[in-house]
Amino acid sequence: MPELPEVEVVRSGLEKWVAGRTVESVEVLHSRATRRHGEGPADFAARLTGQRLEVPRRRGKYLWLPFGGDAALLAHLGMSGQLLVGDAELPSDQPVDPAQLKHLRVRLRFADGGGDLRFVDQRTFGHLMVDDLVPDAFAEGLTVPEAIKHIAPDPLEDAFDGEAFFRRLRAKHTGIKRALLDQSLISGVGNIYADEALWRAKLHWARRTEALTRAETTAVIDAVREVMAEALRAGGTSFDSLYVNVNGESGYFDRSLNVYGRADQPCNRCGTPIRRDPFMNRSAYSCPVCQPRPRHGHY
DNA sequence: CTTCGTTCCTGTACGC
DNA sequence: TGCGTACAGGAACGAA
Repeated sequence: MPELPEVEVVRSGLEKWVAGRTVESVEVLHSRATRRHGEGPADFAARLTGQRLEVPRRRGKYLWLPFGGDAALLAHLGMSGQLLVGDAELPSDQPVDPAQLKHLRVRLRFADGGGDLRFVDQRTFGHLMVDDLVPDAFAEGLTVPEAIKHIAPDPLEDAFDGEAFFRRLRAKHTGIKRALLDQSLISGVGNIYADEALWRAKLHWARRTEALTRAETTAVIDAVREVMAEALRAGGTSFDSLYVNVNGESGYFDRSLNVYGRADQPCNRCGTPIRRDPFMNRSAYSCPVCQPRPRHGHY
């Protein structure tokens, strides 16, 4: 599941293999992949064809390749999306690997005849769209695709404002994990990094946002940055010229996770079995001792 | 207005 | 063996 570090690995791969190249043709093989492009797959293809893609940018889990001065190809990988670059030695007119073919959703070919760009997505939660760039409400001088203007800066951006985050957090009436997953408050954090960061900061996922102290908030943000930086280092090493990213499950998931997916296994700090709670139709993992559950009426 | 539950989708893992 | 069900999960959407 791509969260910020995985998306950044993809972004840097696109910078290396796709930036500066001109789109010759676009095939949309599954219309759901462009469902967020309001004018339909044909318009998506038409707007992209002939355009020279520029250096890709990223905010949170979104990435986009600007073109033509005021537009961009915007991508979200969802749960299972991959952007893969074909082998330059394999002509683009050859069929792709049959194992990929099943979930190939969109294919871009380039005027230089080199490796094509494939959007492969098993569970189809990801999407591509062409969108106009608008001034960023969070940082002067930046532009962002219109469709994601509500997405807050991620904690690795200069534009991330810790003081504003604290103010907005305190104004909310919800649990800290819900807030971390709210991309309009802080972006790039998904279920895995939320649990990992809360474990590092020794905070329970249900702690009320309106009662968090400045120190606790700082600790969470620092923890998010740490765990993301570590993941980025791990993800950055497993890179292959055939692919923009290697398959999302290798490398990254072997990384040391302290709580995520470790139900009933000993906490790496205190040895207490990690607990799994149902949370928003999925799971929240925590250490019952390091992250004491807030008592009703308190915190 | 804010908050929260539901929904989209497919493949894997498991219990009976 | 085979069937049914739970689970994985980002974020748009609608209900309360």
